[in-house]
Amino acid sequence: MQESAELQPTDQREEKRRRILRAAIDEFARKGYFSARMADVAKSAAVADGTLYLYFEGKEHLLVSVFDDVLSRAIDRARTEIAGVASPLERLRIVVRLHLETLAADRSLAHVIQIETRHSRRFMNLITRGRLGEYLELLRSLIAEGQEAGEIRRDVSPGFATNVVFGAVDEIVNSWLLADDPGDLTRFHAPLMDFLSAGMVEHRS
Amino acid sequence: MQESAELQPTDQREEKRRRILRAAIDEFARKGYFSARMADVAKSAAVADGTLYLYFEGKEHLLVSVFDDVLSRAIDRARTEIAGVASPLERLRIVVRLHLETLAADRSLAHVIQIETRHSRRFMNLITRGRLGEYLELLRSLIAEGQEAGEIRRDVSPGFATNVVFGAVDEIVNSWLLADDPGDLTRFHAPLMDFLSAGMVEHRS
Amino acid sequence: MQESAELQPTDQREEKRRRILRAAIDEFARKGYFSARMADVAKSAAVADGTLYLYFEGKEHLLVSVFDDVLSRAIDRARTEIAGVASPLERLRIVVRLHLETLAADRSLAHVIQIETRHSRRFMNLITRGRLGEYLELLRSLIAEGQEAGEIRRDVSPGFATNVVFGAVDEIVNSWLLADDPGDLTRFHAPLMDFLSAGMVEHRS
Amino acid sequence: MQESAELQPTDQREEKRRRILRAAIDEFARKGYFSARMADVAKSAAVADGTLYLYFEGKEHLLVSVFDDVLSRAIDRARTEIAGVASPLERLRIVVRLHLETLAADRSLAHVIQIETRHSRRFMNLITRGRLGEYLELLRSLIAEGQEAGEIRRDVSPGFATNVVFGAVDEIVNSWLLADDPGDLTRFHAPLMDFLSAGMVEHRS
DNA sequence: AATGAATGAGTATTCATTCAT
DNA sequence: CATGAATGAATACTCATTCAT
Repeated sequence: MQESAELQPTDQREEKRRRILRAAIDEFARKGYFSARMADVAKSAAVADGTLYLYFEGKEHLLVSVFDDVLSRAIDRARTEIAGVASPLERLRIVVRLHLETLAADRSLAHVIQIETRHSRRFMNLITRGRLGEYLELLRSLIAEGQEAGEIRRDVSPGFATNVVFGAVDEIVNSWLLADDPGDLTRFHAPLMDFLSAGMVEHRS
Repeated sequence: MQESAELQPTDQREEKRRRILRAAIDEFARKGYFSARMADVAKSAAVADGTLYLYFEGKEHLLVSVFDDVLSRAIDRARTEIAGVASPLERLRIVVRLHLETLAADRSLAHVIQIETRHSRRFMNLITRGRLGEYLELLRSLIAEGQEAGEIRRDVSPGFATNVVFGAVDEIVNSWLLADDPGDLTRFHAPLMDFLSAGMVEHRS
Repeated sequence: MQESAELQPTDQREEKRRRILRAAIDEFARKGYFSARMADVAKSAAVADGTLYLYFEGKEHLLVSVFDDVLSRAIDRARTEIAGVASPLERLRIVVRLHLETLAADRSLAHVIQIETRHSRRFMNLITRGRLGEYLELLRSLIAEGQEAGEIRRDVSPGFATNVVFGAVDEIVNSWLLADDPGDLTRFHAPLMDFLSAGMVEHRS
Repeated sequence: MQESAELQPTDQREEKRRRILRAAIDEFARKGYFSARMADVAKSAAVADGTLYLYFEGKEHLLVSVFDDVLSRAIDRARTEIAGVASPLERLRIVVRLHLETLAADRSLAHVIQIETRHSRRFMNLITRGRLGEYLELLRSLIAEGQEAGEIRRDVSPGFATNVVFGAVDEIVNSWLLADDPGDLTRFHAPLMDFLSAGMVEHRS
């Protein structure tokens, strides 16, 4: 039952990588991406300044990595959790729940994801063409399936609907993030899905 | 009927202020807020570097001013246009239309408003507590009125509904802004309002 | 006899430029090009760090400028002094004398010219294709003229002879520069020209 | 007649030392001393970074070693080749020929010797007081012997004459090194020795 | 002896802002 | 009011060297 002699160093490397990522989240959240210094991140991760560059190409890559890392895990988890669920609408509900839960559980991370990550068109293009694009595509495919299954109205394009859904979720998170007394983010899940599903207009009968 | 000797210089002053603001929008859109240099803005506005500081307190204030200036006008215009309209839902529809039209007409401005203006929590707090707060409050009041008038379902808080509406609009604009072939932003107005109003779920007739 | 209102600022600018150049020579000579910090140069020139960049493009440009500046003056002076001299060999003698006198008068400058300026092939190419090339071309033309005038043997190419002459002068300067007790550099002028002219072999009377 | 068990490892050690030296020459020539990284040298020598420090004290020592190594061999070879030659002038001619041949055969080495090795006064002092001093002393002694033998004019100091000779050779090499189409360096040997010996002035038959 | 991951000192350059003219 | 030359603080990144394995 011995550990592979090769695995140990890899584990250590991975552990250090995660420590640096965590430090980056904390520092970027605390001081903002631009104000946070690489030296701060290094200190917070308890490594030397130069070590950061053995794991990440530079400051910007560190921010991209935070983003991609989180989204990769989120997407994986989402795919796992919706695996056995038949209804596309239900699947969408699950994905949004995971979205909210992930950010609810880590306010610093939420800050970095919601704000620091959107500081320039170039950077937004970068992430949109990366993992974020993948996530949006997941949403889009669920909506398209919902239309095929007759659960979702067919008279809007899936891309458009995705924007509305993502925009609504995103703003809920933003609002929670900026609130003085935010409370639990996940409490918005049900009303949000209900609102999006049923629409905001008063239905007769 | 001579012009007041005082008004003339004031007009000139206002004209120069607007020139600087326009230059800031163009430069911030072209290079991004952080990459754009004050010297760039000055050159684009055809004034000396130091002159910028006679009109604005600094670079950040320039960005705030761009934002507040646009929102002030938008809010004024919105209030004017909804003045004679009775239905709160219809009023909301008008405000959203103005929102889209304003940004559709000026892509550089849209870029600055959607992206450059959101680069840090501190800055987002700044604008949220300023003109943006006022705009959101306008949306909220329309929704509350709609609830009182029985046009909008009462089982969601107006603040929450505001977030959903604003988030959806915001994301539609973002998506348009980042698209390779964006087309006309205002074409999303009708589907968007319809989607938000009726909900995305397929209704049995 | 009033000063042109335009000249004054230009004079001030030129004066500051020269102060920075002088500071660069002193600092590069004292600490070497690589060890000298731009902050050292700025301090020595009594200007702010950033001011250096209003006058020179960067550290390397500062070094190039020291070199080009000196050689420009040397070439100008050489051309003036040989203007009324008919014999090409005598002209060559004058140019070499100026060469030695210029460096003899400023040991720090000599250090920068002889050593700091030769630190890499890239840099040597840079200066060889600049003012140094111009200087070498001057030497070459004098030698070619000497050949035409029958003063200098015709069986060597002017370029080759230039290399020998320049190499000899250069090494004399180098040797003087590295000597513990250097004495006056110009004392080598007569023997050097004599040696090059007559050759080192014992001539049978 | 077995190899000493001690000699074998020593041979291997020497072989690795030479491999590192070769790698240093190549890398310093390719990128320049300052731009070349120790990691580059290590990679080129196919050893680990740390191994360099088991053979050389540091980067600077590596450069010194390249220089000293070459000069040691050159001096040894020169002494051997002039051993049976009587005429000091002829001996000098042989030494200069070896000088040119050595550098002609290895352009990268020539680059390092001629350029990288002269980047600072400190470094020039270092090598001048080392093997280069020994080489110059060899030249000087040959010239002094030439004077005693009546082959070389007595009215210049041997040190001075050494500078002129070395300077001329050095510049010929430099010129060859920087030339776009250099050709064979050794073709300059005869004209050079002739020029130095007979002088450049046209002699009346 | 050999390795190579980790270290951390060191600095050129930018640019928002000021203020003498 | 306007100018624009001057200021100087602030920081990501490199790479020679070390040392635990």
